[in-house]
Amino acid sequence: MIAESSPSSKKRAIVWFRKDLRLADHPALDAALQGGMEIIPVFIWDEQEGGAWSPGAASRWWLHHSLASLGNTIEQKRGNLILAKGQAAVELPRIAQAHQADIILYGRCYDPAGIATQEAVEEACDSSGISTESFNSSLLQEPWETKNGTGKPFQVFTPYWRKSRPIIYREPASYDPRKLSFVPNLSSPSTLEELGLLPEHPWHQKLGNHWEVSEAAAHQQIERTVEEVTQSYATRRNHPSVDGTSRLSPYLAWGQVSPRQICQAVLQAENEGSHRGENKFLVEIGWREFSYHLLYHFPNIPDQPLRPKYANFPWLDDPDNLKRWQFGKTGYPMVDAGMRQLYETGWMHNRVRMVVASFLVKHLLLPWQEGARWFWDTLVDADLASNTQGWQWAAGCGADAAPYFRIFNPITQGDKFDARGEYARRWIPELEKLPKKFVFSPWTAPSSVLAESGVDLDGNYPGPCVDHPEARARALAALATLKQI
DNA sequence: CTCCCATTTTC
DNA sequence: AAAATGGGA
Repeated sequence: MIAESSPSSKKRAIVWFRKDLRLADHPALDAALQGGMEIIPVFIWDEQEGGAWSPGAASRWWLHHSLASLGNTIEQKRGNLILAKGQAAVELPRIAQAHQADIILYGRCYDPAGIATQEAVEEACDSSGISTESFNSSLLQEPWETKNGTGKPFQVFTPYWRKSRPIIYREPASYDPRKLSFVPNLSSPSTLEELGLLPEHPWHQKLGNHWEVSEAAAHQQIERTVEEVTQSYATRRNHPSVDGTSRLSPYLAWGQVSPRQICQAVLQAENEGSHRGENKFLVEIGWREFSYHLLYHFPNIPDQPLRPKYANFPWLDDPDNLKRWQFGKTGYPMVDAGMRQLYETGWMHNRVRMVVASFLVKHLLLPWQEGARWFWDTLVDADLASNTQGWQWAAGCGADAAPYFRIFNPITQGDKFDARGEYARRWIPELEKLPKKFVFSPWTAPSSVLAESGVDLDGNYPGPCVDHPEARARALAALATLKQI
């Protein structure tokens, strides 16, 4: 017989927080509230969970501050966020028994490791007689919801989006987070510091200069950018010197905000005449959904190319060039500015992400996995689905493959999208005085101009590590070898 | 003959 | 998306 609770005591629900570190539009919290349950909020840190794709340094920094913020907010509501270290399948049943929880409620994850974890949790709870219920708290739709005419997953974005767009938008949960009721006076097995999320290397310390990590900050960011993304996003988003993107990606990564909340804000602000969801920014939310669709159906793509013939691509092994790329010393200012922005702030403008990715893969012929790995460690918005999809797109081995002759020109990309050289000069102060004409190709400047501008090629700023026309020809030749297979 | 811009080709 | 091309200033 199940232990009877006294008639006056409320039912208790563990809400297991995962990639949804927020109190608003959280389906598990909503379910607890609708069921009149008191909430035991739990986060479990399992360093082993992700395997080779365990969260990187920047992502862990963000997680640390997210948990601090969530914990504070819960304390204001007379609750305590329980933090534990270890496997969820071991820790959750233990916590459930210690605090007499009636049910465990949680948001599903869709990456391979997250899926394995929730399967193990379900099994452990099943054998201990603990009931569970899971929800979709991080996507607009389930990754398996959209299928093509033959019942298979899409591998091209445009038809995927054509089919998804009319049905994809979902209303956020409408409960008032102030009404959530938490079990008081809970003690946590671990302190936040004991989770050991902050890397030992002090690199992460400067990230705090650029980001405010909290659910409230996520909503301020929506407020700040909703007009931008509904009005002038289509053109302004391409210019890295302009603050024309939403900068919401890191908040989405750990779920300070849900895509439903973002879409609602954008759709409400859209002009009456515009067609629902044709907005370019919402298309980017669509890409995020598509990335999860791909990762769900092809779970090996974080490491393997979606298009199998790319497994034979003649990548180079060149640690020196990899280092030049990572630390912004390739000699191509558009590339170097982006890589320095990334290392300094944990984020890079999307236009520049495409340029640096193309450069690593095409100009340097280094494997896209090396780029994905570096981004994974340094991006505060690191997301396995989006990062994988983005890198495979850039390498041409993924879904929506770019035509193989599409090799970004790092000089003309600068001329086009950073026409005044502001972005380049902001991140590469060595080039501050160099005339605009030469900013994206300093090696073409006459030596007198270089001297006057204080630029010493291969001194304070490197010369180009590869020659653009040669590198382009080499990439085309390498791509041509794939055709013979 | 050079420079600039719009159009076509690249596989 | 970039490079090559070709017409016009």
